[in-house]
Amino acid sequence: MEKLERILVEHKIRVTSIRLMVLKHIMAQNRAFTLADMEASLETVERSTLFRTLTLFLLHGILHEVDNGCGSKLYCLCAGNEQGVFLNHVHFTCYRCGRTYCIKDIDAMPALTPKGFAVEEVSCVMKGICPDCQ
Amino acid sequence: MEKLERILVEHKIRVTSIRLMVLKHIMAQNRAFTLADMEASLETVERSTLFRTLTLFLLHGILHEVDNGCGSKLYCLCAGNEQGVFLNHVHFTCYRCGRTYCIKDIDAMPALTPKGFAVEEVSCVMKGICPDCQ
DNA sequence: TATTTCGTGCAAGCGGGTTGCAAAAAAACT
DNA sequence: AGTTTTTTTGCAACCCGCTTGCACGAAATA
Repeated sequence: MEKLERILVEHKIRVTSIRLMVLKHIMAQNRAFTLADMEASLETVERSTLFRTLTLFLLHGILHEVDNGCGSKLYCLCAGNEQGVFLNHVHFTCYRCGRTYCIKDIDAMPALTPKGFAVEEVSCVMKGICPDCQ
Repeated sequence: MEKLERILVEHKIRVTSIRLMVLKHIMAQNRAFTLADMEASLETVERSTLFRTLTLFLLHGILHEVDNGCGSKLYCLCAGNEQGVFLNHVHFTCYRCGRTYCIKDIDAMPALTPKGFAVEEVSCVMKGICPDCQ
């Protein structure tokens, strides 16, 4: 069995040619992408199908969601198979190229947490200039 | 001159009755709100007028914007007149009541910053249960 | 093979934000 | 005051991104 197929099967997702195409494309780039990005890359596949595929991948922990406030949802590959480990990692969006990176080795939790608030989740997006654009 | 009027004038915004209503409403609650919230509270005022008013307030530093990933833009009163001071403060969204708070005394910058990335801005939204809902 | 379940494409809808335009209101200028 | 100019407001319409209903075809199961 191919590597891609194995990933789907391990996540209890049925294998279809479209799902393989989508997964292959996701794995070929290591950054966050939008539904529109995916649509542009896989022109032959219907938007709604891509949407449902990405939603499925989200649900099964292959992808996670990022919101950098730019109006479009971003999807990002979960590293390894260790689901949940990177729940609170930082993302970085570059002003110049617009790419969004997962900064996996940095925890999003600020040094202090607010008194009286029970924090369960942290979403932290930095913006600035990425190494490629400097 | 009334307090509210003074605030507008200080920010070089012309005083109108709608703007006073909006500002009064904003100041009456100390949490972030959406355009839809405002629309519901000030039923007599047109959505687009509210939108333009909020945009104006944003532009003149009376409000700042928060994105907590829930699909709607949030607006939040800037504390004091010290614009820019709270650029990187943390926000907190409660799972139960949905309210979003400005946590003004905590800096959003994580302990570490990613190597090679020039960070200019940080958006940090925590989610969990607020003191009122515990 | 017959039956059920699942995947896909199409079209349509929805929510939130935004804009063009014309009327009303306010300000500036005789 | 009366006239002209600028702003503000409401209405309608639009845009964009996301999401869903439905019908058909493919795949799994009996």
